[in-house]
Amino acid sequence: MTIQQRATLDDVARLAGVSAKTVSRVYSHRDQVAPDTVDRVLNAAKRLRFRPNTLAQNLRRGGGSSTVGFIMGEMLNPFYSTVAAGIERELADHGFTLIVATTGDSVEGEERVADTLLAQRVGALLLIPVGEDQSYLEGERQLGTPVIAIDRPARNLVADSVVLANRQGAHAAAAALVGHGHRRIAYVCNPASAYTQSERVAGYRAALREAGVDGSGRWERLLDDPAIPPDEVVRELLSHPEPPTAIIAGNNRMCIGALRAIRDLDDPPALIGFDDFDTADILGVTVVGHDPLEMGRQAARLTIERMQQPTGFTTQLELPTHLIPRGSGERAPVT
Amino acid sequence: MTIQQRATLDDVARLAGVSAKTVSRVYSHRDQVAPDTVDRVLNAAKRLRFRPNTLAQNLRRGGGSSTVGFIMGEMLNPFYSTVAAGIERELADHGFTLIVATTGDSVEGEERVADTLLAQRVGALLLIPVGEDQSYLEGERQLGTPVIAIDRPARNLVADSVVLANRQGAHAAAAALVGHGHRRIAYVCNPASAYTQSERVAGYRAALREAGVDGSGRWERLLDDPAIPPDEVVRELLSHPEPPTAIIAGNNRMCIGALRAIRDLDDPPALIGFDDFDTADILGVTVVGHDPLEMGRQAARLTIERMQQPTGFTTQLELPTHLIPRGSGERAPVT
DNA sequence: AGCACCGATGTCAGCGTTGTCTTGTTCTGT
DNA sequence: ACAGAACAAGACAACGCTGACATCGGTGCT
Repeated sequence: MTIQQRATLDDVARLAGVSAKTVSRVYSHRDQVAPDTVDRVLNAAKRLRFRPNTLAQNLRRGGGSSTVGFIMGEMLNPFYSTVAAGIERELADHGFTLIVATTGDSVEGEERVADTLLAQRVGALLLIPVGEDQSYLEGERQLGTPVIAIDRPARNLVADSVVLANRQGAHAAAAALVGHGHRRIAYVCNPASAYTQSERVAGYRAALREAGVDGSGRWERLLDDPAIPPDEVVRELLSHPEPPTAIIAGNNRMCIGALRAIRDLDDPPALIGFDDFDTADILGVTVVGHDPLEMGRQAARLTIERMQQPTGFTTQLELPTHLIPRGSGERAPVT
Repeated sequence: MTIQQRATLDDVARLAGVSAKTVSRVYSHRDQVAPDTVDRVLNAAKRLRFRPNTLAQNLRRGGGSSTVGFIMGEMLNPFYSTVAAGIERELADHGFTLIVATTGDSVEGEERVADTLLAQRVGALLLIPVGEDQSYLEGERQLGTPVIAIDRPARNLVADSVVLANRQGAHAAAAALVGHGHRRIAYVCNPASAYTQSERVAGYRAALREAGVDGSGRWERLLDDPAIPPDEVVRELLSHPEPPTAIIAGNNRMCIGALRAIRDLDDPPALIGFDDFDTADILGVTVVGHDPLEMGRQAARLTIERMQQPTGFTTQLELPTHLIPRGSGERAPVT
């Protein structure tokens, strides 16, 4: 026998000799059903290859309570894809499915895909904010859709957020470099507009100030032009008449760019990157590490909590960062 | 004014003084509507912050024709997340949304998440097969859901597939090593059960055979125990009384493991990895490269094609691989 | 015996859309 | 001036499911 049509509750009900509602009850476990009725229903369902229609369930229940949307800039950066992995795992553990959408790191993209996801009636929205303003989500939030910001807090919007201890991590990196005798310490990043970078820069500056080291900004390179290759920024920096003896790279891309720029140098500057990466141990790169998988999990956990019992309050979760010494950050200054 | 309720077609219709169907027409662009009616409707919709309910649309149209499901083993491997990125981009370009689900690389997981996605009535299913048998999807396929296998062909199931030129890539790697004078060439991978690995091993063996080099399998390590760390496999191999002078690593993980194992050796063996990775150029690692982003895009393109006009035929797409020499694979054998 | 109660099931309407069919109005050609 | 097309818009049912309410036979208690 071949099934030609997708089976519905009614089909199963007819075959089992009960009403559609009873079949519904068997699947939703909310109501008592006699054991042998359950058997009859399940047998009929198996025979017909019945699968409850989540679409219809969600429509009926008013809102796609079983799906969660995640808006990210792009999936190619391992940091983001690891966060996504954490979200997906946690959601799956709780029976939710994840819809992902990328914005191409553009502000219009963000609003556009948010619209698409909300049209799908996702039960909650996770996002890594790109723009300076997420107020366009305010209406939706008031309608009861939890919004959770990841990596950066949302702007002009009441929303929970899960971020890293950026300031503290950068502070630790700069302080360590000072401790190794460095006085000309650079901070490079591109793009630099995001919240994360301004926090990290703040931590870096604070550490220099506390140590009484030149914090004039001469060795800061805070760019905002995706067209400039990371290694070029570092090369320019090092061609300075009085080049820095140590470099802090604002993120994984910048760090790898810096590695490209300094690999053939006789006396490479010390280097500390932000974000750990796969081959950092092999390359001996000191980094400010953290746990992006856990970040995703925490965010998802918070999301589920908010979907299950909405509150007026919002939480700001900050996950720790810690310095992982691997050699490149422990080089003494060369004069 | 604050909206308390999500607006529906009817709400918009009432405010615009037309019928719900007319509002529907305005949004679906399938039917003629008078220009000034369109204006009235759009104004009303904007005032009410109306967003068409995709859930209801998909239910009504019979099947979630606007969503596509993607089943992958795990998102942490950059190869897979890059494929996912390619899929997402291509789908988004065509107005589809992507639901991702991971199986934790387990066979039961695969069937379980497939079920979840099909319950969501996805319009098509993309998957990286894990198990030896995807016949459980046959019924669904007959109901008209296109199924597209990525990286490995589906087993016991009529499905399109997009794979790499694995055999040819491994052949090229082995042949190159032979060309550099190597005679004891190892192939290591873990897990080894997958289609990709058997193809690669076949290519490797063929190249050895053609060159008249020892193909006894003495230097093959085809494991299937995720608990064994990749670097350990390589260490064991090198502790052999007559160790290989060159190693081909079956995938990115194995390659990085091999790097860990050989980095402190005075005379490291030549190394060629399968799959390119972020810092491979810095580490000077020769790899068999390919384009996972494009792989995702092609798969998504094929998916869309199949959703729009189903055919009885299936395509097997094979994407090229090419050797990228960066030094580690060009080392001469040390005796 | 009478009544409240409970457990197991059924009936019905409606979630927000859209396909099909119908109605009414305006335009075209002879 | 009038048939027939072309257009604009509405009425209604249905997609698959579940919440609210109704029904019915059986228990337990007074």
